[in-house]
Amino acid sequence: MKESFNGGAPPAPAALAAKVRTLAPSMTRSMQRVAEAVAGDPAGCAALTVTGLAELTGTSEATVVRTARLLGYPGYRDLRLALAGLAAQQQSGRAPAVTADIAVDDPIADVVAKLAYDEQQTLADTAAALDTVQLGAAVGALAGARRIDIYGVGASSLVGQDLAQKLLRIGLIAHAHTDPHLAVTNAVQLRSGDAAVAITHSGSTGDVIEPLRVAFDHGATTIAITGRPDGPISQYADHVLTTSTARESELRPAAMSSRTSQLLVVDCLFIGIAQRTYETAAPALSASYEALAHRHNPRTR
Amino acid sequence: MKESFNGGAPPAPAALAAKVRTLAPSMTRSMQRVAEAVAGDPAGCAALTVTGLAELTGTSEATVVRTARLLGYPGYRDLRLALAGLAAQQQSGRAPAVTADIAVDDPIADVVAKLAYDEQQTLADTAAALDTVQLGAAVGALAGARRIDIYGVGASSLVGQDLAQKLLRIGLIAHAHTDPHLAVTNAVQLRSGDAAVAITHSGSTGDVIEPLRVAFDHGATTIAITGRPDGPISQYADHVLTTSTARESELRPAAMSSRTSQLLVVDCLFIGIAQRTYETAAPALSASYEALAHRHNPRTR
DNA sequence: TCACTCTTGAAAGATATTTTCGGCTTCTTC
DNA sequence: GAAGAAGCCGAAAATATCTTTCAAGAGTGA
Repeated sequence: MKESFNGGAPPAPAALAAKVRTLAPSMTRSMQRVAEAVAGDPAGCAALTVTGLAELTGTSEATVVRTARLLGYPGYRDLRLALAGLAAQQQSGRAPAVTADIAVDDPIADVVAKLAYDEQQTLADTAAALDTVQLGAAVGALAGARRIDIYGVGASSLVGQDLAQKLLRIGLIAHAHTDPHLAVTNAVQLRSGDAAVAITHSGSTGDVIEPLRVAFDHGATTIAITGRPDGPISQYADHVLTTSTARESELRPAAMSSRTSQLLVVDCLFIGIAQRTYETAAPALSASYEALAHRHNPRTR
Repeated sequence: MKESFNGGAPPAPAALAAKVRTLAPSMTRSMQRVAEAVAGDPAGCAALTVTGLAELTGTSEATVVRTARLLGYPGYRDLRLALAGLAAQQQSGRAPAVTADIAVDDPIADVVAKLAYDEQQTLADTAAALDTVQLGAAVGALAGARRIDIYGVGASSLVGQDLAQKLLRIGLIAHAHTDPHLAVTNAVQLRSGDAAVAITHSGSTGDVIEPLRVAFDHGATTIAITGRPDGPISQYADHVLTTSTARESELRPAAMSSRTSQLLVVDCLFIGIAQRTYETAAPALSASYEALAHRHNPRTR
């Protein structure tokens, strides 16, 4: 990926909090302070000048501008405008009731409500932050690929398998690898005209980077689905699709929301590909549906 | 609104168009041009500098500032911020246009928006429809189980694996079966004190019903996660957790939304169990996290 | 400990906004 | 119809704000 890591052309509409979470790990301490202040109180920060925000966060103007840049804006001025917009939206949208973390003693009904809310939030963030240009490019690459290899370990492995299942159903040749050694072994076979997809939340899972690197070196078109677009995996990816990161707590590991985010991206890929290959995809879809019908008991009543 | 018409201390929130109409008669010609531009295209004007807006309206910077003052802002800068807020509000106001089905010729951005919206809807539906009593009972059964077997085929198999991964991470003995024959073979081993979970959207997948029936007959506590609580699988289930079904279309098979729904249920189960077994779950969670740390590249920044 | 890189803020430099000020138009009055 | 007055308007100066540069300091690995 040649262009800078922070994502697509459009600055960022409303998913600022999500972007802050995504980018925070790659920020320096001072920049994190600024980002935190901005995410925590958009309305308040929108009222401040660079100097004001610098003083509030105990940093310098330069750092504030740097943070604005990292978040995808040309400068502080534009960040400030976005902040004003965000504040207005929050104002009209009103408070979301269940923002608290899940606690050990929460009644089960609260758990359901909080989880559902958080996952909805994750979906909204992901959709807002997803770079449609990169997505379109990835769709194009996969739709025309002779063969598609998918890499993922741990929780991401399931997402990879989900993608593989879907692609197989519309007649594409896709395979999800879970064994890192076999993945590398197979990646050697890839060449131009093939595609490889790596799924890793951290962006730095060696077992996933390695096969993608091999695929990349052999000329295959490579796609990374990761929550850390600035992570090491991106250097071997022709197209990077960013998943969003929700705040996590002790009881709810990051895997949970990253999975939701990854699945949305995978679904988008799938639909996009199905659109492009509609002529072959549609019959394949109904064929696989028919084939399954007899596995279900006829008497469902 | 108690204060006089042009607003006292507070600048003005969103009723800008109205204010322009009210104040227009008392404006000079040039100022009217500016006010008109601002009211007509808040988003566009928010992107302009004083100079830009002056040129656009064929006036001067001074006039623009004067207009801003008349509208109740300390200067153009503040008017611009208000404009950005207004634009954002208008933007978010026209969101729910995405209820339609996904069509073959939808641009990729629409696909993303529609998918995200639909999955959010599915989550809300599932959470609302989920029977917390049944859920609580299922949590109790799993938390105290000696051994947990999970059945699912096709797309549901991935959900089952997800659940198994999670339960294993908090120290429970769980296994997700995908091979129907092996599933039945293993189900014979189950007895009172064990638990079995079957996941099937249709509620009538023979390959999943059969092992659950065997587990049920052998005295294990059985749980069914299904979108058809009236389906045949329920007769062998001690507890039935209902997933919701979203409408599907040609391009979007049912598997997509049922998976989202199933995963939410699985997550709720997991959190519930983690709460009940907190003493052992918490250390196990952090232990598995530590174990993974070294698989990631150290230099991520 | 040293050499190195990365981070950071002070201050210079560039832009944007606000103010000033004088020309111009328009209206009023004789 | 002309002179005067009032107020509108924009060019340019003055100020505030934002951006960039650069060197010192903090942290890190050898």
